[in-house]
Amino acid sequence: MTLRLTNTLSRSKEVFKPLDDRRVSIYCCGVTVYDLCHLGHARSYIVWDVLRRYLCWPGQSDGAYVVKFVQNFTDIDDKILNRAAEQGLAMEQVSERNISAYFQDMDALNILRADAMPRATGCLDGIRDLIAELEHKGAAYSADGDVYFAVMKQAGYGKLSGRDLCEQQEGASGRTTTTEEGRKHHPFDFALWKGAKPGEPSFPSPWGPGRPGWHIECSAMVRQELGDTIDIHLGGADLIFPHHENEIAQSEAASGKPLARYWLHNGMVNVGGEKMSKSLGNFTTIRALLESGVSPMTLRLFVLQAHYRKPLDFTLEGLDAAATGWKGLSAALAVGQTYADSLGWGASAGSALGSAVGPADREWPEELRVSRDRFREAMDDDLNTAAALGELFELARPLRALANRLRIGDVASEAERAMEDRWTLLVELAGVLGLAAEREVVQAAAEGISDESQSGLSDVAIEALVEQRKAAKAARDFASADRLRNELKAQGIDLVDKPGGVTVWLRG
RNA sequence: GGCGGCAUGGCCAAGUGGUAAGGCAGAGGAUUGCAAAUCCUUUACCCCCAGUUCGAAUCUGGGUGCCGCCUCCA
Repeated sequence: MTLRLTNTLSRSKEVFKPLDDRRVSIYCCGVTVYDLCHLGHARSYIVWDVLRRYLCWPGQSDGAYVVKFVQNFTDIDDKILNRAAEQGLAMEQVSERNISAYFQDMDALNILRADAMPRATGCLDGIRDLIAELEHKGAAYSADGDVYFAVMKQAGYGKLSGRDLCEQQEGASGRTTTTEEGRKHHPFDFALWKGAKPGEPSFPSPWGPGRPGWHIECSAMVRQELGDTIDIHLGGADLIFPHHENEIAQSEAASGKPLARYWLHNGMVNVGGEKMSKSLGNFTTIRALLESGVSPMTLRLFVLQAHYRKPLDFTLEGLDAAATGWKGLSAALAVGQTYADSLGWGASAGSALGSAVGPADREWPEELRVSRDRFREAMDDDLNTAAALGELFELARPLRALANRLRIGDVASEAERAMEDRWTLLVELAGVLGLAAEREVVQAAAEGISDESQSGLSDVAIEALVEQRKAAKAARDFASADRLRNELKAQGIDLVDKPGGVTVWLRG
């Protein structure tokens, strides 16, 4: 088997074969940095992060590719200007603030940083050159300081989105009222360069001061970073038209070559059946969600439990379910580090955790080899992360049970000590999905029984209270016993009653 | 109106011709004085109708419902 991806250009799954045998070039449409990112952005970048990790994974069907992943920041835009005006800031200040917030949020979600992250402001020469080239070739025309792309001149316009210029023209005929519309030869013509209005920030150009249109930024940045034809172009499904259609038109008019061989689009995040978006005001920012106590890995799991092309409804119930699911998976992932000593494991303990690329391929026991193959088959089938996660959960089940029993002081059986391979595989495959036990989780579990620096109560004090409760229980004074238990609970100490009257306490 | 997509158990969600992964919730059991936590076990004939087929959730046609794009948008 080999990787197959749904290409929006053909609307079908195609076998993935990069231009170069071992290298893959990817361009992902980034954000316009006028505000914080919300869960729609989180989903998009999580799924593309998984694509990237999978391509780089040595265990993948075609072997590890060398990926160059480019993602832009749109830092010239009307919305940024509006935001700057509202807040009395310069455009750059708004951009910088949101770019640093972007990194903070995406780093938290364990999304690998792109190899290059060009900004529109850093690519103005390339943008102006490209526009001039298009104008020279007759694909664009200038009008009163604006420059427009002439869609009728570009054969194949509409091939990505399935749009027909003639039909659409009729539907749009009532919309030519504004001055901008008046300058266009065709309603679908779009601005490559917008002349500046008085007082607006602007950049010089052969057509007068102004700023670039949104679509041309991406065309120029792709060309600058990756060349005329790239392997994969990524983005949200809402970008298919007009953004990606226009990008294709511009780039292909200039180069005469295909812009991208595979176009992949992720489905939207919905709220109550409607798309989450700034304009509808129904969005939750990544930051707000994480600050509310939701773990980054919970969000990651929530996103990856659905196929990337389908709409995903965001609900608190769904998130809770993912949180509980992650709790179990996380326990299994952490068991190897947390209990390495008592299990006699540890060969690969540190290295595999959180790394993008797992341990090199090797011989696995039959059962694990089957799991690994199933995982790979699922991922090969258009990144079926939901099915891949199913494999992860099955792999994790006995490890989770082991972790939970060790946590309350049980001793591992012979069979359980022999599960190191299973654990190593789980960590490797989870890593392909960018899932890793969080540091806090590992530490909390490791420090659970012996640590005495966190809580206000010392171990000795706690043990004394546990003894008191034991005595109360023996005297059948359950009211006192329960009161002691509640007091400890309030201090963050959980009691676990085990068979034989033994009580274990854990710092929650 | 045009283009595209979706419809699987209480919820989420895999599965594209041979008798339904996984997660959450629920139920039963173990443990417990009770509870919590934990462990084990367990719950579906796949929106409707017609058709193709030995056989369909899975293919075809029709219907119904929902969503996205057609303006900025991941």
